[in-house]
Amino acid sequence: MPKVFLVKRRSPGVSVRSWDELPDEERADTYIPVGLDRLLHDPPEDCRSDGGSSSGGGSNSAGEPGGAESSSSPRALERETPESGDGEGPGGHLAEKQRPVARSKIKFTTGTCGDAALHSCDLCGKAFRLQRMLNRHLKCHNQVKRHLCTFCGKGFNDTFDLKRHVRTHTGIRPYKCDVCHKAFTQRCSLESHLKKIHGVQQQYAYKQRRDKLYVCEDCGYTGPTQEDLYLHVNSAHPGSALLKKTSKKLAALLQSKLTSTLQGNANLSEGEEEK
DNA sequence: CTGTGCGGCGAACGATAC
DNA sequence: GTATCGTTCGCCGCACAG
Repeated sequence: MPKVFLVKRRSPGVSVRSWDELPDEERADTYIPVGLDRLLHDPPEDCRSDGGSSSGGGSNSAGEPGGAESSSSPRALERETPESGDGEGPGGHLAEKQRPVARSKIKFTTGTCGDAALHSCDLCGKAFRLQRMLNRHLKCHNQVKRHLCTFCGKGFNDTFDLKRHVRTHTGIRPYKCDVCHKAFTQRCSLESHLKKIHGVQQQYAYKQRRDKLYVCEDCGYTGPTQEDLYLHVNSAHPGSALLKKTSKKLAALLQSKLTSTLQGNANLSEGEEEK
């Protein structure tokens, strides 16, 4: 399709993403917008995530007229809570106003609500096999989002959701199309692109895990292994939070590997010099 | 055992082409 | 107006760390 890779130009908040002008091939790897620095220290008042739209994350869609779906779903219930706006929801205070109609993210799940489900949610009736699943689900009903985006203030219940969201600000697009080099922030976007544009159907079973891609959220570097990423961060971003988060066990393992590798290289170069 | 990180799925929505 | 594609995000299952 001639629709040469759309470059989103949408909400005002997003327009600050100066990298929009770049072709995807160029922004594929790492793309730290020029204004990022400024954003970090002085986020524009009206800045909001694009989807930002969606208001404070899960809580959106409050009064959505919602289709038939929402009314019949347990989710509908959970969505009825008045959204953000009240300032509680971090996302709320920023996001709301711009998009009049909140999006509804109603999701129907099949698996857990079966005979094996022992723990049910008092608010929406949804059932889970494990207590911790229910515990986490309960956060969806919570108006207060624990994880806030430092760029736009939008809140998320899940750290990974926030991390994923932040990529929309940093421009990091780890998933690249081998055919046309267009890059995407999420794997499913890439897979969708491959299927629709290039007719490449991924050979994966439903819900089958793909190879994990290790992404440096500081610069967009991607590596095939955790060790690879650790080595990268260790050398390129010594102060990165990732290093602190890496488990001590793993860090020690990787560190010893690193030193032995360096040692090996040193010995190698020494040997070469002696020649 | 619980909390959390991550991947995956699916839906809403925006932008563009026709 | 409709179709298509890309973007974003809510939320669940799995796996691992503590």
